[in-house]
Amino acid sequence: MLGQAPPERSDAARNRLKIIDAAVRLLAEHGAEQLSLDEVARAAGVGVGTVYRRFGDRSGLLLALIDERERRFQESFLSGPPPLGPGGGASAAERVTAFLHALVDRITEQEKLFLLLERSGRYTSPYSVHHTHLAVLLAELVPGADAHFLADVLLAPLNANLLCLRGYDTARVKAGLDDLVRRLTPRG
Amino acid sequence: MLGQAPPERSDAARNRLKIIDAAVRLLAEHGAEQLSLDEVARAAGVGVGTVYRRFGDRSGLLLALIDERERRFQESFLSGPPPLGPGGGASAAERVTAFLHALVDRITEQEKLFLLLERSGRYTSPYSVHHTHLAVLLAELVPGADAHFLADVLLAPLNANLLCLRGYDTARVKAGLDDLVRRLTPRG
DNA sequence: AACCTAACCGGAGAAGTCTCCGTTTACAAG
DNA sequence: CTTGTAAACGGAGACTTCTCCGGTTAGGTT
Repeated sequence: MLGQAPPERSDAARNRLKIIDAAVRLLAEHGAEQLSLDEVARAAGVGVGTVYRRFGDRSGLLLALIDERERRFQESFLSGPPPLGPGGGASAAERVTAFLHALVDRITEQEKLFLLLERSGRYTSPYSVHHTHLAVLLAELVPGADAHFLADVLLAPLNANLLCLRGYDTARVKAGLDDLVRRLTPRG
Repeated sequence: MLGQAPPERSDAARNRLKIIDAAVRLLAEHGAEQLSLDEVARAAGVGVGTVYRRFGDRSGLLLALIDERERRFQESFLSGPPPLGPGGGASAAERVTAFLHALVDRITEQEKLFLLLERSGRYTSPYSVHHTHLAVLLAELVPGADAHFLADVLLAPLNANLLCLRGYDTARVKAGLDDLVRRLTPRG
């Protein structure tokens, strides 16, 4: 029952774009590690206060930088072609595996950003979407298990921290996950 | 082949204790969230520089605050009585389960500290010990699997973030882990 | 006891995140 | 075009984490 939010004012929209642009540019130039919001504000030609009003805090900005690709990713498993998306052609096991593989690639693709985002320590809305999706598949795939918890278990190791900092390559992670899913699936 | 470190000077030792004391006290008073090292230094009656030389950085201090209990915990699974510790009386499956349960309790016990520590984002030496221990047990329990990766998978969901922030109680987590281990174990 | 020096001390200050609030601006209504 | 006002602006400054370095001290040596 929320009333609909008032439309964004033109100066606000303009500044939001300037900020995102500046952030992307600085990211490409200096790397993610030393992306200071002060600097972003300066490069965008706005005050720091503006950055914070637009994006709430550091992780809000990082989330915005991740958003476009994330939206494409979510579309691909929510409404794209099988085996990632729904549609008769894929079993639950195939979809789980495809989803986990895609998520590994997804995180690797923007690993520096995910790394910073994880440091901020709050659960993000992308996480919720991934979790819900996976839980639904797991409820079908592993009957009798606590699907919500199991989804958290499978998502937990897929963080940039583990993927970047512990020396796993993506092939090994994918193989490990495949093996895990195979063992979890009841054999008939 | 490191030469042995020179013994700690008496003023350094005294200050280290004062800092730990002050940190523990402030932790009890104001909670972990707002534990600033500046304040710790002031409460301990030393300069900030001293805190940083002693402990390296924020997470170094947090690690020191965790250290005593962690040492007891490690003793209990490395050389304590079964099923947690070694000794003929427990199967690998029992030891894995016992270890995971104990680790859930261990983290819950100092969850606020672990939460802050995880934010710092580096893998800690306790993690390495837990990981090695678990990997050895899993190599026996789940032959043919990538035991090191599997150990990371099982440890990943056991973080304060998940345990505190997602509304699981310890009973549910333990039950979920038990079920998971059961499903992973090859049936004869 | 006086001396030497490696190790330690402490606080000023750099750099970053985020807040507060007085000023400015977009835009809808008259 | 004027006016009213809700929203947006921006930068000073509070608060952190962490570094740097000139001054101090513990404790072995002579």
